[in-house]
Amino acid sequence: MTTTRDILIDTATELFLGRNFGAVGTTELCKSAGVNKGTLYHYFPSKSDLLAAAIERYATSFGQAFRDIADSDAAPEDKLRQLFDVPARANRDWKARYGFAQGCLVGNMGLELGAVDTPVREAIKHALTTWKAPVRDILHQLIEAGSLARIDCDKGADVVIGLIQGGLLLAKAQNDPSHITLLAPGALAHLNSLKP
Amino acid sequence: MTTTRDILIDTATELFLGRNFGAVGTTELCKSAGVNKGTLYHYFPSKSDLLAAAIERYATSFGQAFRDIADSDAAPEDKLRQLFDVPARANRDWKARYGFAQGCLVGNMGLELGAVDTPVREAIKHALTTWKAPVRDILHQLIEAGSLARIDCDKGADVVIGLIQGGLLLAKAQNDPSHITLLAPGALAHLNSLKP
DNA sequence: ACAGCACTTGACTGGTCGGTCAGTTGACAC
DNA sequence: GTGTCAACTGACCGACCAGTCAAGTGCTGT
Repeated sequence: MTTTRDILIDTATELFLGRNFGAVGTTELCKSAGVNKGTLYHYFPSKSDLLAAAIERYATSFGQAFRDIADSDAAPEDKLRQLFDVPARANRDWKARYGFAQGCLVGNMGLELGAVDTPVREAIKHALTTWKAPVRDILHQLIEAGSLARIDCDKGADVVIGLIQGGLLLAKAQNDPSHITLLAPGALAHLNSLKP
Repeated sequence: MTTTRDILIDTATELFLGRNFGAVGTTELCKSAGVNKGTLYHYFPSKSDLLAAAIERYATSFGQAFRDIADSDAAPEDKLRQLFDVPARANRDWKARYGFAQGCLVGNMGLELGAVDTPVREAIKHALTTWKAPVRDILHQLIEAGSLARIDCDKGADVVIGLIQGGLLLAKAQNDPSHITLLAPGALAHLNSLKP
């Protein structure tokens, strides 16, 4: 069952991804969600609390996709590549529908509000932490399979997320989703060169 | 001689880096620059044209720093690392002064306005192109020195810029400049694994 | 001396912003 | 029937937004 709160979060995610936080007003957001202004402020104390909730849900959704990859029976080397495909697929679909790349809600909001809004920054930190766990597991699997040196997997997970976000940034900045997987082919070699 | 136009561009760069484009009003910007509203609109047709000019200057300044590195007599392997140090130094200084990471004007505005403002997106594309030339030269030097396989240096330059921007994103999103150089140590191995 | 013009002023405008609030609705408890 | 309360409504608020404009100001060439 989709509650009003869910509709607000989903609408916010879509609109903030499509433009940015500052460019989307609460009035437009509510109209788009088919809800009245007061209802928004019944569920969320402020616009940026709605964003924080949207980030949390977005992080959970992508985190689950990463978890599914980690737990699948694919070869570990393939799993690393599949991580990049999750945002790549989302961006290709989005571009086909709306004509431009969306990027990633966490990265986008991180750069727009990271220095401005502390609660949002905390939501972003938490999102990145959520994503690290399945990535870390994949790195451990790579080590066990003998494809990866015994590196610090925690740091390695940061590296992988950095690679994904770097590609996403180039894609959105230039409105070309093909950049998202730019840093995928070199990921394993990159990780392998890290000191243990 | 510093003209009024220069002051406007420098003030815009500083304020947009510190917060973001949407969060800085023209009134505040003008007060901060010691200039009147009308003067801003004497030099620039709109706020986003001022931003485009700021991006252009920012790109030129960082491009020159990259060019200096490429043309120095350091070892090519060191040069690759030094590319990451340019934004890292800028962010450390900024954080010491203001208490938070700034990121990169090109990356920040790319994610905020890449899908919204076409002239700004073009300015960003041009900035990235400007930066590619010195990076490409360094990759050629690495190949000549025998440290790098005969990869496609144009694509390799994209990769290096993606690595730098990925680190910058993590740094600003989490307000921790130490992430900027996260992807530096693995850069050469990453490049070396690219198919020619 | 004076015309011309780039530069600068700051009050002003119409519109939009995030957020408020008094009031309505309808499901459920007793 | 009646009380209660979460959900919801939509008109409304002061603040601020990007951008305008008529009126100077002072340097430059002649």
